[in-house]
Amino acid sequence: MQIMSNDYNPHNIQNQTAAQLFAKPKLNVANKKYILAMFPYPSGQFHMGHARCYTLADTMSKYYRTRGFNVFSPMGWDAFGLPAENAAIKHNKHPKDWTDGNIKQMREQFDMLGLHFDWDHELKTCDPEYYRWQQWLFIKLYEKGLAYRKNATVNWDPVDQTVLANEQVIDGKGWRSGAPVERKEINQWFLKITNYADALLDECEHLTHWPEQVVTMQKNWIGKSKGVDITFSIIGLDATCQVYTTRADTLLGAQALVLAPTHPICEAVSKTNPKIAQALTQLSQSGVSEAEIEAGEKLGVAIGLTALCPISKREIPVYAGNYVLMDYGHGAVIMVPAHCDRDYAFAKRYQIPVIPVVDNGKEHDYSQSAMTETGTLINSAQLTGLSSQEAIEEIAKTLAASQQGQAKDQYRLRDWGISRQRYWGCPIPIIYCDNCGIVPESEANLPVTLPTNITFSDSSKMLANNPDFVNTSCPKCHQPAKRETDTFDTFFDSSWYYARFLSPKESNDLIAPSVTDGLPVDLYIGGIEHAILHLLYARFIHHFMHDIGITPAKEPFKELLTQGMVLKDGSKMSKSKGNLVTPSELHKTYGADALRLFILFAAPPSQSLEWCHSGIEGMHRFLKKVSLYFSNKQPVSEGVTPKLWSDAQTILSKIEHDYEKRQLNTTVAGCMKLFNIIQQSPVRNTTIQKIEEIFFIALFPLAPHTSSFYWDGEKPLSETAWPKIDQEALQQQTRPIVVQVNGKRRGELNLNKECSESDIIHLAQETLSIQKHLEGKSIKRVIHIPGKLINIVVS
RNA sequence: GCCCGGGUGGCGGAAUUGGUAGACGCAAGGGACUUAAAAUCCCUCGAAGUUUACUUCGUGCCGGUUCGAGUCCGGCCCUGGGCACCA
Repeated sequence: MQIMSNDYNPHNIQNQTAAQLFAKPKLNVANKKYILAMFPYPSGQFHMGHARCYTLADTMSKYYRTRGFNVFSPMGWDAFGLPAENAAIKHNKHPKDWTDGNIKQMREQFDMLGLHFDWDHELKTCDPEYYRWQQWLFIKLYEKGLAYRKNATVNWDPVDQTVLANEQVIDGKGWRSGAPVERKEINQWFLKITNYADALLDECEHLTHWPEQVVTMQKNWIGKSKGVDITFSIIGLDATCQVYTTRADTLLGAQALVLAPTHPICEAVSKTNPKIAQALTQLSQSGVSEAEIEAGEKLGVAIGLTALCPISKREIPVYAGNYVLMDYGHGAVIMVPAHCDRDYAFAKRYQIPVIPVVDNGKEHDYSQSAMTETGTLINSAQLTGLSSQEAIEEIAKTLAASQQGQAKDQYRLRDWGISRQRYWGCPIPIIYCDNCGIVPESEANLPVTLPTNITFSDSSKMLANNPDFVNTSCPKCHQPAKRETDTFDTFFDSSWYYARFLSPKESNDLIAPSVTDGLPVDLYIGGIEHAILHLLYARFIHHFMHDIGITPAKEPFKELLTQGMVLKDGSKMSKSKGNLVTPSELHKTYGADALRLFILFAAPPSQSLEWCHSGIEGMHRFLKKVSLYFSNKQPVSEGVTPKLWSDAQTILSKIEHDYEKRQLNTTVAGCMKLFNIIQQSPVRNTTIQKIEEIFFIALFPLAPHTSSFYWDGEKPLSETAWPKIDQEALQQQTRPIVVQVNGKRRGELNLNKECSESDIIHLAQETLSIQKHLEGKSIKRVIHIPGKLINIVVS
């Protein structure tokens, strides 16, 4: 069948150009550009969020290829995780089979959508050859004293007898059983990220190519604060209780001590007092997420003890509160109703007096709210009259002298709990031996592989119930011993994958020494939802890898591009909300290039993109016009059009600027403008021909198939150099001078650049539209922005 | 509750960062071509005023700084993301 010249067939175009669009990865060479998009969880569903992220990455890769960089742009799979276990239970399918099937499906969609990643370096985190190095890393962390065990609070479903993820707790109830969730403490593995708190904070200053908002979020999350540790003695109990506060200046306004219900003092009381024991159990009914605790009602119970303030020597009651968790800080806080909103609400509920001890110099109605600002101390005995700052220092000094406290830097950041009571994850390479205690698996025995012969009876204990896995021998004394049966948090999997991508098949090292120069990642692209946790964990592990000498740079990601959400009906597209739009349907109708253009054009990359179906039509129409023009193009005639050439140069410089700023929505607009010049020109002369070349190169990263198909240059577009801007033509571009009177636009003047200020005013006075606003008034002031604007201020 | 964003025509957004508000596109309306439709092309398109001109108003709301504010400052409202076991 003959293809009509006005037919635009995107699939035909894609099929004919796809082969040439995969570029070979180039590693460890000068002028490298490591461009990485956050690897996907293989859910099997390639959704718009994926399409957006990977289109951005593929587009930037192609742009940098035309700029002469050696681009490395690998792709792989974040393949462990909860959904595979849920699917296993629901569909009776093994997580491995489910995951592998999904990877295959999603890989096909990558190709279908014309996303040309470097698949030679593909990896998946559930592959033992991948996770053996994670186990190796963990052992290194353990050897350096950065991995340890302690109790931590989890969501416990008392009916299903299982630990729940925060997202599995809905309105305080287990998602399957519907039973009220309880807090439970279990022993777990932690990584001492807090040892790196200062390093991670200090390096924030060097993240100059990260969005400021993300750096701010990271700093706030680490949350370094100066405060004071204070020791209270508990009256009638041979015990003390430590609290930490950043507002020691309010200490004399403290009306109570509030402890976590699982605090040792509470537990001691509950042993002899069943009534309080029951009240404490009540206080532990709710999930552990901060959002739930902070937004929920603050409840407490007096546990019948009093504590002695080491400064005022005053006795205050001791409460247990549902908003204090044992694993944060000391598990105890002072309650100062007058100067803390949360304490104020608590005090109102339990009729605790509100006594102001700080005055900020303004009237404040303490019957309505707390006053949280600093100021001068009042009602504070010997401290009265000091400023908040002086009081904090004085209190720290006094406490230190009597060994009842001290000034201390504190971090909001907590150590990273990495134990998960789940099957589908990387086994923790630890062995418990009756003789030797906790022993890491020997490196020679790595990887500790996840057994595949399991049954899905009870998801929290799948590994524990697998004797072949559990029973082993101690690497030290060779006596029978038992394996750790928890698996790692999947955030660990994604904290170092960017390093492994350099040499995923290397068997002697985590990174082959010959390619370590591939790090850091030059441009990292991913969703804003990862702004804190994933990026902080990855930075931490990278700092550690740097410290043990396996990565050259300190920081893993030089530049970060955080892509906004893809929203539909105002909220995040996700499977659980049932508002998915699949790219494959759109591809079927419009092809890969139209979909790419729409995704890029609809919003700037960093802003959220509200999905709307119309609009992709326009991209399709644009490509159709391009196709029609180039498949019926006229022969080139002699002659030049200087005005069009300088217009094109202005657009080109804007496109270049926008690519560098990652403002890809306006690069699309720029290409459309270039094409409008081409199409609207009455003749196809040599100027137009040159603009066509610029158009193809500029469009290539955005719509690679269509541009490649109609390109007839010597080399493929990916190897064709970016056009050099004709500075002279750019300079010739002139804009009229805007004339304002009293800040309002009253006209514009076309004049050459040499015009002086007085010449311009003269001309303005002669121009009718401007004249009438100047008549009968005297000029008080003139603001002149050369080449742009003149503002004449009149009385 | 705490931390970080966003709010501009009917819609998505632009404005080279304090200097012409609405680029580019979608939708809509009108016209051309066609037996007709689709496709394509051309024109109009923030609001108001007796309307190619001109004037006034207009970037969530209220106030401020400035010759000049979408952009900076203060205070609100609405909305999105994160809050440590979703990834």
